[in-house]
Amino acid sequence: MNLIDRFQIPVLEQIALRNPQATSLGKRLIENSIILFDELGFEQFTFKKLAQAAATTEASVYRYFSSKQKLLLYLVNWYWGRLECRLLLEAQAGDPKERLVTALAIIINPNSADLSTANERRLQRIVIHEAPKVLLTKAVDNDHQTGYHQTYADVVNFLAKLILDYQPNCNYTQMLVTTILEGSLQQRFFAQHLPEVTNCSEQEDAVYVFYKQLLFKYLHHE
Amino acid sequence: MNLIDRFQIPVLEQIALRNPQATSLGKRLIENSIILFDELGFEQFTFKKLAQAAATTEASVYRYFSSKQKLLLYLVNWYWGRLECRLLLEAQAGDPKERLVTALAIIINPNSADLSTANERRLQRIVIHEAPKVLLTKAVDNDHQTGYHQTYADVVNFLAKLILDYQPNCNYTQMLVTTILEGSLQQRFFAQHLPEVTNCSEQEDAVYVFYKQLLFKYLHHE
DNA sequence: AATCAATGATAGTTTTGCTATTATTTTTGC
DNA sequence: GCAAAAATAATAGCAAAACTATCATTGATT
Repeated sequence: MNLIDRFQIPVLEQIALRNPQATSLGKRLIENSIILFDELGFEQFTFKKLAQAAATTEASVYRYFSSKQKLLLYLVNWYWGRLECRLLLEAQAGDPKERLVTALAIIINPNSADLSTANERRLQRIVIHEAPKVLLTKAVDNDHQTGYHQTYADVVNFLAKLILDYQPNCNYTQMLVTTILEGSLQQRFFAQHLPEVTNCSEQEDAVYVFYKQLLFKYLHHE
Repeated sequence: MNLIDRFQIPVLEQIALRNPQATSLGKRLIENSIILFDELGFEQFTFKKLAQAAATTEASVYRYFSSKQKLLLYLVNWYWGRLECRLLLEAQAGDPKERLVTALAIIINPNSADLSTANERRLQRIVIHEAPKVLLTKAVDNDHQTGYHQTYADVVNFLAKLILDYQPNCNYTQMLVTTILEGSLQQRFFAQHLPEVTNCSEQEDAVYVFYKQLLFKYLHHE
């Protein structure tokens, strides 16, 4: 078991009706939902298809997740939870600038390391393509109050703190962070589907280079 | 009729089955869909509810739009089309810097002018809350090929051109534009629903100030 | 061995998304 | 002004999705 896999993300337990990590069926559901969300997209994904893929029944899926929105929320939270975990483990050494650069590399190229599995790459694609569908909802205020978006907020604030360590005079720290965080994900989408509104091709790490420039040019002028 | 209202957005005609601007029923559908999408959100919005609000039948709605996705796409295109129109009308005078500043103000605070109606403010909220749901789809490649996202791409490239007029050495122009364009919309959402990941309150124009800083700090370092 | 929780199997409900049909109204060409 | 054509209303119906409910079965716990 990898060090990072030991990390428990507390909010996840509230999202699911029962902990899917604890049972064989639960793990099968997670495995297969990652594959199916990635391949079908949120709209075409159904619990019936998931049940079929995981060799179980629709009713059993509902015993773990009360809706496909909640299941997606669970997966997205997992993504941010793992990212937060990596930030805590890997972006604590060195001077403020080093820590900031390391953190930026982690959030923008989380799959560059060899520890990234096929599922982690799928999970990032899911976050890019589907996450807004469970955030931009009429339920967002309730969800947020219940803590469903807390992990995301924690990641943002962790990065905001790194920025303030490096440049204490920075105003608009959170806006800077979310701009980079959301922007970098969006560029991946554009690169693949609307290439004329971006400048990055997949092979070179243009996304990383650009947002690094953007961040430090902004901070050096404070 | 306002000058801006004369502007025809060609792509819209492909999205709708018949031109809703041309008939009384069509206009009623647009009016009411703007209100309903804003109030119900994409998920709760149905053609049945729209038919009821517009005092017609579900079947008649389907004669104008083949699905609620297409209808939303139509509205989103309308938003970008009007924005492009305003850019063409208002951001052509002055030196490159003036033009860029004017354009930035238009895209970030399109509702500050008194010409903005209640519907335009609703429309912007719809773009903020719902637009990603018709972009981040498995159909995106087809949609884009059909030209459904061309108006958006045009806005991006218009702004990219303004940036290059001001700073010809700028690399990553499109990434810079989409980062600002999407980021500024997202900040409005965060301000309302996840205030701890942003620094802007609604009254002050923090969004405009921040992205202006971000843009010019980036460009001055080239 | 008895119990209890998890799962399987099956069925049923409601809503949504969409299609079809026919009648009625409105518009348009002449 | 009238006939033809188009648009809309009224209604019905279907398939799938999103659940909910029930009960039998398995499998683990003590």
